[in-house]
Amino acid sequence: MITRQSDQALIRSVPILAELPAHLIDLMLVHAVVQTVPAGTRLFEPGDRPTHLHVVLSGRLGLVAVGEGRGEAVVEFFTAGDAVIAPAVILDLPYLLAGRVVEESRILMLPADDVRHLLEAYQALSHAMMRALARHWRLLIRQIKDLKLRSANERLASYLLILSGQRQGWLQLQEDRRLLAQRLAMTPESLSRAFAALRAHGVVTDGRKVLITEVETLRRYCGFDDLV
Amino acid sequence: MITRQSDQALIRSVPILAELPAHLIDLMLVHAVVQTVPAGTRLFEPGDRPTHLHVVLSGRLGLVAVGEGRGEAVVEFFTAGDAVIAPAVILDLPYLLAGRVVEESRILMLPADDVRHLLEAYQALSHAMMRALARHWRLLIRQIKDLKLRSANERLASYLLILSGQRQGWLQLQEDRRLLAQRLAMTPESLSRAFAALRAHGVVTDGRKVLITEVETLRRYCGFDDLV
DNA sequence: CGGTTGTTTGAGGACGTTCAAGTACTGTGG
DNA sequence: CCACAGTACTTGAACGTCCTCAAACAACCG
Repeated sequence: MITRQSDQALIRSVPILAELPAHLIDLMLVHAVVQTVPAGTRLFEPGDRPTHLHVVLSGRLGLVAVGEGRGEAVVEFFTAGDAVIAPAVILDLPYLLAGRVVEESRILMLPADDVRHLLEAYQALSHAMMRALARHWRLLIRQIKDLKLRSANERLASYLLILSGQRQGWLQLQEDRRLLAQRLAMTPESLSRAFAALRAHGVVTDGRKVLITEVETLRRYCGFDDLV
Repeated sequence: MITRQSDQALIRSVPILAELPAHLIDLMLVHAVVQTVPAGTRLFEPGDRPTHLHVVLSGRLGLVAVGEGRGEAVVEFFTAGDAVIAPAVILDLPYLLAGRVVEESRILMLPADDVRHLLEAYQALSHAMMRALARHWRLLIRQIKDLKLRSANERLASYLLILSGQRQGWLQLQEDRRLLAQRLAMTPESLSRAFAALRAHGVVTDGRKVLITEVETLRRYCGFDDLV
C-alpha cells in the first residue's frame, strides 16, 4: 500500500510506468511497498534470486560487480526513475551484480511474480519495458566502447562530457572519488592523476565541483562522438 | 518474399520469432528479404539510421566499436538466431556500432518500420523482444565485469570456459586470432602470450583447436562464477 | 586536540602495447 | 615439384600506462 502523496507523484513519472493507463499502474501497485533505505544498504547480492523489481524513486544506488579477490567495480549508478535490473526479474534468473544503496533512497518494491504476470498480460507494459531495456542497452554499449578503446584519462573526460551535457560550466559530482574511480575502472590514485592531467584540457576541479572551461578541447582530447 | 524452404525453417527457429503465432510471423515477413552476404561486408556503420532489423540465419557477424584513431574493438559476435542491434531499430536511433560480416552469412532483413509497428501492436512480439533484450543485457554485463575486474589472461580463460560449456575436451575457435583479440580487448601479441600462459593452467592449443584438460584449474585461475 | 576519512603525490613495479624479427602455413606460378 | 609471396601466428625487447605501496596533507568530527 502506497500512502505518501509524494510517492504517488514520483511513481507516475517513472519511465516504464508513465505512459501506462491508470488502472494498470494500480494493478502493479497492489502488493507494492515503498521503503526508505540508508546509504550502505545491500539490496541484493550476485546469485540471489530476485524477489522484487526495485524502482528508485529518489536517491542513488550502485550496481556493483563483485570479483572474488579481485576487488569490486561499479557497473552503473541508478537514480530516480530507474528500474533496477529488470532483466533478472523478467527472466527469473539470479542477479549477476550486487545492488548497493549509495545515498539514502526511497525504493519502490514490486513483487517479481506480479511484474512477470503483468508483463505477459499487458501489451503496454511489455512495450514500455522493452523500450527501457533498449535504452539501457545503449548505455552499456557506450561503456564497453569506453573500456575497450579509451585510456583512463579519456574515460574520465568522456564521463564528464556526458554529465555536463557537453556544455561549458560547473557541474557537481554525485559520488565520492572512490566510487567514481570504481565506475571508471581505475584506482582512486589514478583518478586523481587523471583529473590533474585534464587540467591541460580545459577541466578545473574544486572538491566535488568540476568546471569545464573548454568543451571543444576536451571533446577532441577523448575522441568524443555525438551518437546519442 | 522468402522463397527457399531452408530459410523458412531457419526463420521459424529464431528466438524472437519461434514462439509467435504463425500469422504474426507471416506479417513480419511480408516485406522481408533474405540476402547472402560475403565475409567483409559492412552492413552498417556507427551513426547510420537503421533501415532494417537484421536477423542472422547462418554465418557470423561482428559488432564493432570504431574509435577514430584508436583502432577497433569487437563488442560481440552474432550467429544464427540473433537479431542484430534491435535497440537501434526499436528506438529509431543511430547505430552506436558497425556491423561487419565475419564469415559468409545469410541475413534476414525486416524493414524497421514494419518491426516497430508490429512491436506496438502485438503483445506476443514485444514480450519476446523484451526477453531477448533481457538475455542480451546479461551478456553485456558479463563482459563489463570481465573488462573491469579481470586481466587479459583471465579474460581469455573465462571466454574459453564459456565456449566449452565448462567441459573438458576439444573446442573449435570460430574466429581468427586477430578478431578474437579484438573481442577480448587486447592485441594479437598479447593474445598469443595469454594462450602461452594458460598452458600452465590446463589449456593446450593447436591452431584454431583448443583443448581444455583441467576445467577446475582453469576455473580457479580466472575466478569463474557460475551465474547463468 | 587526536583520530578518522578522503584526496593527492611520489617511487617502484606489473601488465600490456608497440615495434621488430622470426617461424609456420597457405596458395600460386614456374 | 619447388620457389615465392602472402598471411597468420609467435617471440623478444623496449616502452608506457596504470597499479601498488607508502607517505603527506586536508577536512571533518568527536
